[in-house]
Amino acid sequence: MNPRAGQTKKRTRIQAKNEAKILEAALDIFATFGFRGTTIDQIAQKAEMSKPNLLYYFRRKEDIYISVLERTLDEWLTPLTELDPDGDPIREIGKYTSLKLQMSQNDPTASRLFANEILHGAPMIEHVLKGSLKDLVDEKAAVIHHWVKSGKLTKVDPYHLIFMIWATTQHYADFKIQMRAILGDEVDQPDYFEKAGNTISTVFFDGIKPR
Amino acid sequence: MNPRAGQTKKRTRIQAKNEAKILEAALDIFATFGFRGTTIDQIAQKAEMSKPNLLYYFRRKEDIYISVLERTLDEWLTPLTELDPDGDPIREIGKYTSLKLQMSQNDPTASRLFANEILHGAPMIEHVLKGSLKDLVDEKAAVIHHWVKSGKLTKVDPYHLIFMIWATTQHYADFKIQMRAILGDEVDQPDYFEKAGNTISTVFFDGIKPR
DNA sequence: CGTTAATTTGACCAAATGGTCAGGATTTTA
DNA sequence: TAAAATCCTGACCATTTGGTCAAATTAACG
Repeated sequence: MNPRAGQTKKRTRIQAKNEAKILEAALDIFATFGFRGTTIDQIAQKAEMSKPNLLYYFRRKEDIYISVLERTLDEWLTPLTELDPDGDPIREIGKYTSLKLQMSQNDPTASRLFANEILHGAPMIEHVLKGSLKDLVDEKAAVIHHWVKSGKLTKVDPYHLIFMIWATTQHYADFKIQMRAILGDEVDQPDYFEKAGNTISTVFFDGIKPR
Repeated sequence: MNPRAGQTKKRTRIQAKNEAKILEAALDIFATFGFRGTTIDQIAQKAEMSKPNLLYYFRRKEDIYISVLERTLDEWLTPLTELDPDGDPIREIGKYTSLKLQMSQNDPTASRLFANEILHGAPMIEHVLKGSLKDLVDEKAAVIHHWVKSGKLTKVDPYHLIFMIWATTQHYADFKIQMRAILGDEVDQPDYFEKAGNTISTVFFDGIKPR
């Protein structure tokens, strides 16, 4: 009996170990080369197993890809769920922005994986975007809208504000190569993301117009 | 004699027409599927010619890709060159941001093409990033730095400010599918980008902290 | 220990794809 | 208009790659 998708038997030790190994390897490869740019052989090699053996755990390339995406999605959305309607707006948005930036620093592959998927038309996760993602964003946009209404924030469109936060923070994962080309090794220094965070919060909170 | 790269003979009418047709088709396909995700057949079909005929004009897939990239790069960098050191800082940065956003609206393929290339490690244009792009950015960062020094702008890091502008504006091209999943057809309405522009300039200029 | 189930592998297949080539069709030019 | 150059095509090839399979190996368990 093989352990492939859809079956309910209990998972073996070996199964758990190898599936984890595969998914870890696959995340890295998919994030760098995209779905079509990735070969099963590449993943197999990185996971230190033969291609047929890898295919014993995941019947098709697409299955690996979907698993990796799903696995990463939750983690990716968590910070937004923590935006607290009862907290101080500036503090909450600051926390959220900072958390997202940290994720770009610590786990850029996740960001790149989604960037790839979305750039290519989100063929695999469109339903998630239209489903749980939309729901979550709608909910949090309402929170921000409420903050604006009560005068605790400048009058801005909540959705576009969220998009701006995503854009700026994820840019530090997705476009790091461009940044490195311009700034050199500085981008790999520990204080680089600190400087980025300072600039982002300065601009987001106070704007570039001097008072 | 074939018209392939490296030769200096004058270009035929047919040559000019077909090369243009190929590059136009290729931009679209490459922007959507990336380099490896694109097949020569796809481009040939979109350009309404047979694969061998396409390969008569461009010997290799890579040649088409590089041509498309180079062709788009100049256009892509133009707005930044127009940042005027003698202009009013707020007005200049506003103009630049607005211009970039407009480009995301009118020619999202260009943005997606670069996003893809950079996500995949910029194998073809790393030298451009480290060359003319870096030079241009260094120059304009100095201009912004000067503005900050003279108190015409809030104290921000010029490079990170530029990155923020790129990130926010290009996001509207690269992640439009995600936006559409969340906001629906609204993103295709003519006033959508206007709203985006308003939010961006409000945040960039004045920040979200109410005064 | 021996039987059964799970795991691994080498060999293999079919489809997709980048690219070639000989020759025919068409356009240019002398 | 006829030779020369350019343009175009069908047929073809080699490689890559996703995926299969029968059989061998290893682990689990009564």
